[in-house]
Amino acid sequence: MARYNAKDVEAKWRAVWDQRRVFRAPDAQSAGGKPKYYALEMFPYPSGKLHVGHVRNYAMGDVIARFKRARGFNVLHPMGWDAFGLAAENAAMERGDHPRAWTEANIAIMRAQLKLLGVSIDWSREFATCDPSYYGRQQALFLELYRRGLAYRKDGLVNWDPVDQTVLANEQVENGLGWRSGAPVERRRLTQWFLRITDYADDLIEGLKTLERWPEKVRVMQENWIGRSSGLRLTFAVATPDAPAEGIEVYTTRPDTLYGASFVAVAPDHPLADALAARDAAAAAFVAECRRGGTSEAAIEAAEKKGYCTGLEVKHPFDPSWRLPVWIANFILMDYGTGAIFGCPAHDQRDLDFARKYGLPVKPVVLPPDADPATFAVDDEAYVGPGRAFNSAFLDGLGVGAAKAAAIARAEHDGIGTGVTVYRLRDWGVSRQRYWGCPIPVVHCAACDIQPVPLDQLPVVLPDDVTFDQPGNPLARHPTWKHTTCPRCGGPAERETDTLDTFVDSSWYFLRFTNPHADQPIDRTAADYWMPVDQYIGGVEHAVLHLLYARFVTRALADDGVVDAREPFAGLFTQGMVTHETYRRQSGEWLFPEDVEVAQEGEARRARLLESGEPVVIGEAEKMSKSKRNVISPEEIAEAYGVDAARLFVMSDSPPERNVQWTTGGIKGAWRLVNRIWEQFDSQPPAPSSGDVGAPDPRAVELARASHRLIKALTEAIEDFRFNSGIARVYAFVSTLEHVPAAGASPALIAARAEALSPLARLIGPFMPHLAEECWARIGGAGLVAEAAWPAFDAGLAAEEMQVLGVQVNGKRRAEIRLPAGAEGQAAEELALADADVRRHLEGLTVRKVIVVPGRIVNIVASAAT
RNA sequence: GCGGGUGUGGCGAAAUCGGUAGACGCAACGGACUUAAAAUCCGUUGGGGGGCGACCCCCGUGUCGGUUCAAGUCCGACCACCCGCACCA
Repeated sequence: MARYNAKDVEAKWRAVWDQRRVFRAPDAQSAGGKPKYYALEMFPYPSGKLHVGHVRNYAMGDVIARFKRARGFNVLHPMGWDAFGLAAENAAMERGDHPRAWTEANIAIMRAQLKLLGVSIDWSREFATCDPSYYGRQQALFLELYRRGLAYRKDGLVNWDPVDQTVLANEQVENGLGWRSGAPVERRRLTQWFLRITDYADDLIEGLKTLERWPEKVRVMQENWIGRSSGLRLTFAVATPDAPAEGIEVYTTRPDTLYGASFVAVAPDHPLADALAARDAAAAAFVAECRRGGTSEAAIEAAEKKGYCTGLEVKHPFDPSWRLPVWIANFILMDYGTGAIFGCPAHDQRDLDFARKYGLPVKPVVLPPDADPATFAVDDEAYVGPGRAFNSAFLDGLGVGAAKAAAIARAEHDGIGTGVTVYRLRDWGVSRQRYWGCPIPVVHCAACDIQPVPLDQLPVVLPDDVTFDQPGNPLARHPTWKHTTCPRCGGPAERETDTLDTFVDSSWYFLRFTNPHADQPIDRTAADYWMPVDQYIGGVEHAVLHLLYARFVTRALADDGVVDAREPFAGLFTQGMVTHETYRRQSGEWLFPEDVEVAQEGEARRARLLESGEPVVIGEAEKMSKSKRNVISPEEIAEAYGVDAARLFVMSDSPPERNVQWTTGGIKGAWRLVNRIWEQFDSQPPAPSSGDVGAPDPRAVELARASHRLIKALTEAIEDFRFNSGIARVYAFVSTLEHVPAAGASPALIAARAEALSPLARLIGPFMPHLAEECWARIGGAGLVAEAAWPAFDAGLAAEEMQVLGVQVNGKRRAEIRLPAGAEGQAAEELALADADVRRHLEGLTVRKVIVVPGRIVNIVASAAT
C-alpha cells in the first residue's frame, strides 16, 4: 500500500477548510442557541519567523478550539499581530527598512506559517495593532480614559538611555544597561503620560480570588506585584530652625516600634534632599552619587548601605523632647510609601545594617516570648518575630498587633498621622519617545494647554516619511507632522510626539476580536456575547505585565459601560516551551542542528560537523533562540514529516505546562503513529452487506470496549489539559487495532473495526486534523471531521468487564485474582484466600483481617499465631 | 531574603479519590525480512538474586522520620534544582 503522503494530503484539506469557511465564528446576532467558547492564544509579535516552539502554543489552542467546536460550542478562535514595537525601529536603523515594511513582511511570512500548521483560525477577524483602523480606535479609548481622569500627565522618574535618547520600559533595562545600546541607564525626571492603574489596586487583588482557572503561581505573582500593605503615615516635625521643610512624612508598617526609632531617613530623590542639595555641596554630591547608580545597580549595591547626615533634627511624635537625626540614605525608594522612613534598627534588618555602620543607637522595643527584658539585646540580626512591646511607654505589654493599633489610634488622635493602605504597584507610565507606536491623541496649545484631538479627527495617523539616521524620536523631528492647530482656540499648536507603550495595544485586542469591523472601538453586543475569553494560552513571562494591564483596562472599560465583563480571561493556561540541544564548535561558535550529526557511541552521545567531521560540543537543551541557532523551522518538518506529526510530538512528550525537548527520535515516533493510523484506515475493507454480520466474535466485543474506553479517556484528558496522557491512550488503542487485522477477519470483526474507526478519526482531529479528515474520507464519513460531532461513549462498554485485583499479604503484593466487574467483596475475599501464592505466604500465620477495596485491591493482614 | 514550583528507569514521562509503581513514547539490545542498508515487524529492557523452565524472592518514586491494613500520593523536618520578585519600610 502507498505510504501516507502527509505533505499533499495536508495541503488538500487546508484548501477544503478554507473554501468552506469552517472556522468562521458566527456573529453574536446569529449565534443561535449554542453556548459560546472563546479560545485565544496570546497574539504574536511579528519578529521574523515562527519556529517549532511557536507550534506548540498554537497547536494547544487549536486542540481546545477544535474540541469545543465538536462538542457543540460556537467557537471564536481569532488571530492578529502585536505589531508595534522597538524591534521594527531597530531593524529600520540597522538595515534601512521602514518599520511598516519590515513588520508587514514579517506578518506575511508568519501568517503563511500559521496557515501551514492547519490551526483552525477565523482569519476574517485578523488585524494588526499597527493598522490605523485599530490604533485609531485605541486613541478614542485613550481619550475616554483621559476624560475620566484615568489617563493623566505627571512628572515621573524614568529610565533614560543616554545613547538612544529615549525612555526605556523597566523590562528593557537589563542589569542597569539599556538592552540595545548597552549604555548605563540614568534616572530622569520627565513629564509623561500615566494610566491610573493604582485606582484599581484593590479591585485587581479582589478579582484574583474569582480566577479559579488561573495558575496559582500567576495569581500569587500579581498579588505580590500589587503589594498591598497597611500601616501608618505620620509626620515628624522638624526641630531645626530654617530647615527647608516643617515636617517629614514617613510610612511604616511597624508603628508599634516607634519607641525604638533612632533616625529618620529620606530617599535621594526626595524633595527635601533636593532642597538640601541646593544649599549644601556635600549633600548634592551624595545625591548625585546615588542617582548615578540608577535603579538597577541596586542589586549590586544592596549590601552597601550609604547615608549622608543632614544635620537636621526632628521631634519624636510621642515625645517632643526626644530628637532624632535626619539622614539621606541610598536604600530609601522615592516611589514607595512617602519616600521617607523612620529607622528602628532593633526590628528591621536594613535599619540595623545602617545603624551599625554609622554608630546609631539600637534599642529593642519588642520582647520575644520567654526572653528576659533585662538581658535581651539585638546583635547582628534584627528581631522581626512576635512578642510584647517594652521600653515603649503607653504601648508596654501589648502584642505586636495591638500595639500597632494603639500607636495608629494615638497618632490619629494627636492629628499627626493616619492609618493607610499602601501599594507597591505604581501608575503605568505609557509614554514612549518612539515612532513605531500608537500616537497619543492630544495637542499642546500655548494658550489652552493640553487638548484632546476631537473624535472626528481620529485616527491621528503616523507619518510614513520619517528618518532613522539619528537617535531620538523621528516624530519629534519630522518637519511638519507635529504642527497643527488647537481644536479649542484654533491657534497654532503642537501634537504630542510620544507614542503609547505597546502593552496598551495588547490590553484590549481580545475585545476588538469580538467584532473587528465595528465602527465603535468595541461592539457591545459582540463583546457581551463572546467575553470573557474562556481559555487564554500563552507564556508565563506575561504573568504580571500584560495580564495585569489587560485586567486593568477591561475593568476601566467595564466601569465606562463599554463591556460587561470585568475579568478578560476566565481561564489561563501557561504553556511550556520547546527546547533543543545546543551545538558549538570547540571555538565556541554556535551551530545549526541541520549541520550537525549526532550518534550514540556506547553510553555517550557524540556529535560532529556533517561537512568536515570536526567534533562538536553538545550543550544543554535550551529555549529555541536565533542567537544560539538551536531552532527548527516548521517548514522543514512539514516537508519531511507533515505538520500533524509536529503538532502531535510537541504535545505528546511532556505535560503541556512543562517544557518539551525537540528530538529527531521524538518527531520520528510521532510520524510513525501517523502512518500506523493511516494504515489501519487504509486497510479497512468495505462494510459487509447489510445484516450480514455473521457469527459473533469475542474480539469484536473487546475492540468495542477498547474504543469506548479511549473515547472516555481522551475526552477527559483534553478537558483537563493532559494532552500527553490522552495521546498515550491513542498509541495504545492503535496497537490494539493492529492486533485485530482486517485481512481475513470475520464479518463481525470487520464491522467492529468500522465501528471503532469512525470515532477514532474524530478523536484525533484536534491533534492531527489533516490526517483525521483523510481517514474520515477513507471510511466514507459524512462531511468534515472539522464539523462533525465529538463521539460519545457508552459508559457500560467503557467500564472494564473483568477486574484484575492485586492481592497483598501484609501490604506486599503477592498475587493477582480475576473476577467479574461488580462482584461482591465476599467473592474477592474468598478467591484471594484460595489463591495458591497467597496460601504459601500465609503459612504459619493467622489471618487477622481482610480488607477488600472493590475494584482496587485485597489486603490480607496476618500475623504469627500467639 | 521572600514567594511559587519540581524531584519517579539510560531519557521524556504515567499512575485523576491513599489501593498492583514505571502505562505510552524515545534510546538501546536481540531477532525476522533484505545481497546489504534504510524502512517495517516481533521480542527484551528499574536494580539485585535464585531456578532448565512456567516462574519465585529481595530492594526501589531526592533524604530522614511519622500516620495507615496500605504512601510516589497525606503530615513533619531536611537536601537539590528551576522560575519569579527582590533594600517595598
